[in-house]
Amino acid sequence: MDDRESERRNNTKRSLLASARALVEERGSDRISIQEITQRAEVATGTYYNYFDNKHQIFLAVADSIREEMADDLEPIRIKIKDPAMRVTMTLRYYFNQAITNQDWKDFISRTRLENEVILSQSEEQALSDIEDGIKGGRFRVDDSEFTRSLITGMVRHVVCSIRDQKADRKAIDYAIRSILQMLGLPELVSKALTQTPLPPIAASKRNKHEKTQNSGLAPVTSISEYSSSFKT
Amino acid sequence: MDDRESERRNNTKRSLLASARALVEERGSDRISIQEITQRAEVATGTYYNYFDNKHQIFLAVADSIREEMADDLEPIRIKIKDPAMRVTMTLRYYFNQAITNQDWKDFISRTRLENEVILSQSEEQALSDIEDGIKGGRFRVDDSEFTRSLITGMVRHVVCSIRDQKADRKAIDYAIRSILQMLGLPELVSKALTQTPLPPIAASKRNKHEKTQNSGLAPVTSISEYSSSFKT
Amino acid sequence: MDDRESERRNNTKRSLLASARALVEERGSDRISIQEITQRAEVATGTYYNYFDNKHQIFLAVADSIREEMADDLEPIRIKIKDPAMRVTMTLRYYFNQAITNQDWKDFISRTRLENEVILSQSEEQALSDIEDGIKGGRFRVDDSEFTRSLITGMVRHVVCSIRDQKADRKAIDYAIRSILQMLGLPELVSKALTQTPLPPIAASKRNKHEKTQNSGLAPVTSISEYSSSFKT
Amino acid sequence: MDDRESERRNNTKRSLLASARALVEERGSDRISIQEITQRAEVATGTYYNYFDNKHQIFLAVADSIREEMADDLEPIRIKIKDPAMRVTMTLRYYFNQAITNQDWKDFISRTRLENEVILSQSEEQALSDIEDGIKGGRFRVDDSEFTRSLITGMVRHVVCSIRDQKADRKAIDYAIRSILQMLGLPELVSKALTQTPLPPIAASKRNKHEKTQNSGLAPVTSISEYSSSFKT
DNA sequence: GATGAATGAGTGTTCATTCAT
DNA sequence: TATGAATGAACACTCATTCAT
Repeated sequence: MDDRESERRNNTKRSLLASARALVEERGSDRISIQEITQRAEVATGTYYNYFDNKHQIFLAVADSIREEMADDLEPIRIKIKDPAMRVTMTLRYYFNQAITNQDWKDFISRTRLENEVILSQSEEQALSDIEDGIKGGRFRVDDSEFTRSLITGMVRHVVCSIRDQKADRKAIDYAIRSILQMLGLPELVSKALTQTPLPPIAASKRNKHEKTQNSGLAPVTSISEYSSSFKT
Repeated sequence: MDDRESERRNNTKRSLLASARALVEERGSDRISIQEITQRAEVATGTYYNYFDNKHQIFLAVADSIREEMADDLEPIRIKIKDPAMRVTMTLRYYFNQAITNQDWKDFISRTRLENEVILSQSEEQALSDIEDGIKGGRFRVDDSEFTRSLITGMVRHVVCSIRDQKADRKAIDYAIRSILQMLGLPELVSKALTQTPLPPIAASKRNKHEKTQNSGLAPVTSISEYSSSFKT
Repeated sequence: MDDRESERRNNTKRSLLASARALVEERGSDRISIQEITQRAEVATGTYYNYFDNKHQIFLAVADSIREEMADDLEPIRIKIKDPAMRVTMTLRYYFNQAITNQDWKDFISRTRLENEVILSQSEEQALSDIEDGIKGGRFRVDDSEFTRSLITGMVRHVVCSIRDQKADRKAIDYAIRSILQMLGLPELVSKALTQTPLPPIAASKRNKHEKTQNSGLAPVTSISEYSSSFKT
Repeated sequence: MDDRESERRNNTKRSLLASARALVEERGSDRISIQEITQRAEVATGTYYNYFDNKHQIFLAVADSIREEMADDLEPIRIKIKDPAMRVTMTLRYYFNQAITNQDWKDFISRTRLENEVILSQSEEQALSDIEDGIKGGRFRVDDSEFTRSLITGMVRHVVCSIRDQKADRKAIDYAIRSILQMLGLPELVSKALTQTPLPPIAASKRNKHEKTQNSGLAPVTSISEYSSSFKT
């Protein structure tokens, strides 16, 4: 009974999200009205407000759902990596590269003007548990794991914006990852070594039309010797 | 009398343009209403439609006026250059660099969502006359100068978009200029040499608040040996 | 089993009534949605319509429930009075004074805009049985007791509205009661005497926050000699 | 030209006000939509917002227009009174009595729920100039006439509310007027005398349907000896 | 050309009510 | 009876555009 209901709920919400996402793809998020979203989702106008508080929310929710798709794509890789430090490295690299190369994502946040409101990264819960795994395993040394997690978020945002605004180039990614690893308590040399480990390609699921995301974005972008000049400002 | 009239016309139009430009700077172009534009310009609502057919037009016109300001800034340099090939080189380089570094411009087309509708380049008339000067002077060999001009426009648009989307880096500018020169019939070596010629700085007039536009964007960005790798896609 | 069921029904209905009443107290009855009422009552939206036909009904029902509380407060007094005429007198006086002085009641009907739709008086059944008691006991002489009852209702409404609109003052209460008694067949002098009998205070139960309702509103308001001028219009 | 325009403006605004006023009379101000107001006024929806900022404003404006009608009714009387003290007395008495007896006014502020937002009194400008007249003529002694004016406003509001809530009776009017006069520097005996002066009736113009407002509300309500007991709280 | 009042379609949002489960 | 998702008409408010003067 409850299951039926909640399945219905999920279906409706998914319809709305899909509708909004498709419309954003076709036009910008301005010029999209809620009536259009609901029409395309084949529900009544009022139904929208059973799921979202206002017009803004659905775009944030779509961004979240794209993030979740990426998380699903990444999951098989993450599972295979037992070393927390390596897992953190690969996860960071994956999201960094998605943020910079995934055309669907870039189009979406540009068309919705969400550039400064939303960053692409793993969920806060997952990030925290990654850090705590590392602490438990003795690889990380960190006083306040939640605060460290939020610091990392800030760094990610900063680096993504810098690259987007062409104030830094893609070398900044590996540099940032290395910095984060050191912040987590890894020795410098280990950090460096980790950021150079290449990784097997990640297959994006079929949902994405744009084939971009070359070699899964997990191979190191650049050699270590180039790090020094990666930031222009 | 007629002059008075047409001057008044110009004043009103200039007011409207300035008003629109300022408002775009303060907010995005969405959320700007025509009533606000006219109010700030201290004319009546209806007056707007004596100068522009609809809301869209004024933003295009503002873009044009920014372009004209740049043309004015560039003009003293262009006048001093007698060689048509050199003039073309410098003009292209100037606009390319403005498109990529001038913050006012970038903000404006981003806020107005005109990124794909408008490109920054010299006026079509001037471009055409530059080409024809070159032909007359025997430096260019071109069959259909108008069509060539439009080809160049397409290349410029393509390069600017590529760099903006980070599909190419700034080296692409010199590479594109060299290609255009060769297309105009210059020998390869000459083309290469021209693109390496540095140029005196261009003072942007006081209108721009953002001081960016380092050394007027006319110095060659990179050495020729790097050209081969400038395009990533 | 059936009892269980009907008790549950009662609980749900009571929750809804309490919720509506509290919300009216906090805001006006406009701006209160059924979803808010049900939310606060911790039942589902649809449940509302198992108990009330539409939005209006619940406010009428709340008014009724307040009336019932008053009836409960009055009951111990009524029970002690054996003489039907005296019981009628006291009952009328009680409701009149509640209508005019009970702040909870006044606030409620004002906030719900029920001023002209609802009057505060005893239940029709009780009123009728009071009249018939009087007839059986030989104190009242009335042809059609039901019609008389409805006449009294009309008078009560009229007097309460008159006082509320300041077209009459509170002396009108005793005057009206006297008139009703005479209408029921009591001699003039007896009617006068009855309206002058004071009565013990009535304790309002704890539900009411406003302590107003001075001396239970049953003491005669004014001396008989003042009656003549009590109506201004 | 300008005259034509501004006459058109006035006509439209008057239509809207009349429409709103009529609708309030027919129903409460809730349940009146702007579409209804504009429909009845035979203008387009958007036109409303050329005259009022939001839905609330028009009801305030209607209240103002009723006030102005009263001012017009009173004006012929005011003009005949040369003594500033007497003019203040009569003006205060007029508005007090209108606030309490004018059925149109009372209905309007009750239906629009403006009871606590709006008070019926002369315009602030007129009040101020009345005070200053009195000062120039040597009848009033007041340090800060604007502040005094605002004090009087506060007193008027207080008295009107007190009477409306039946916390004071109509004797409070004369008592308040007398207090105000003393506050303006008149000797006690003069103040008393002024409040006892009766006045000729004021004809309300035909606009009002309700004939209430007996004898213009300017006759003193009560004898001075009753003042002491006029306030109940 | 300049004016600004008028227009009316369109927007985001609310909410009483229905109904399948 | 209880549920809560779905509904869609209604609302206040915006604004690009028109047009008589």
